[in-house]
Amino acid sequence: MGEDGSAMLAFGPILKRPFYQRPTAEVARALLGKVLVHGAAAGIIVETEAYPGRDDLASHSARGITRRTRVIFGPPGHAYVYLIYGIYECLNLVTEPAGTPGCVLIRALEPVAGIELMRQRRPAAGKLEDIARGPGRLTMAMGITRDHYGADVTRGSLVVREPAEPRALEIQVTPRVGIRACAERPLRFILQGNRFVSGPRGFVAL
DNA sequence: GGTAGGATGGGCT
DNA sequence: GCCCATCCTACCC
Repeated sequence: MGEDGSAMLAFGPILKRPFYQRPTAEVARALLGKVLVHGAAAGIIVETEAYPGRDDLASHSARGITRRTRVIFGPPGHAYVYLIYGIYECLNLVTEPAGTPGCVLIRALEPVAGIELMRQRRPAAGKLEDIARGPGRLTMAMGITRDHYGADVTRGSLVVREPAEPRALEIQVTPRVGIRACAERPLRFILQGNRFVSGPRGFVAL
């Protein structure tokens, strides 16, 4: 972290729009190891899920454009944040060219900066691993809300960056967590053996 | 270590 | 009116 407390100095460049303008599963895999940054808080993405939008009944966009889902049909590199179970919010990043639906759910982070701030936002968390392990937990820890609906994540306070130093990534693929439709599709991506991943870690479909 | 049940509100039929 | 891409607490091994 920089002397001014800014986490950004320690990380690489911001991911640009073409990164997101690709097939959704490909983006979900590529996001592993990147760094989600919001203000002084930052975490390495260790778990994602692809929601391709077409031919996937589990995707919110499967039933067309509504007030909630319109951003998923828009240009890539924007945030889709929605309320779940009336209490929690989940962060997705929009993929594919404008007009084609698709987004990636960010499911878990390994905190790397602003950890004290994250702890304040997550009083229920005990161990470091619990701060941002889970889609609802990570939005709380990072201070991400529905106010970020539609936010451009290629510029501004909420962005995704290259890591400070690239490392070799062992990636596992599994079914997505907690859905009924299309339950078998291997669209969840995790960093193998990472302690900050939520849910099942043993399933290997690669 | 594990799981059952409640919280809580927007979206859509 | 029903369904959630969830989390926390209490309680039980």
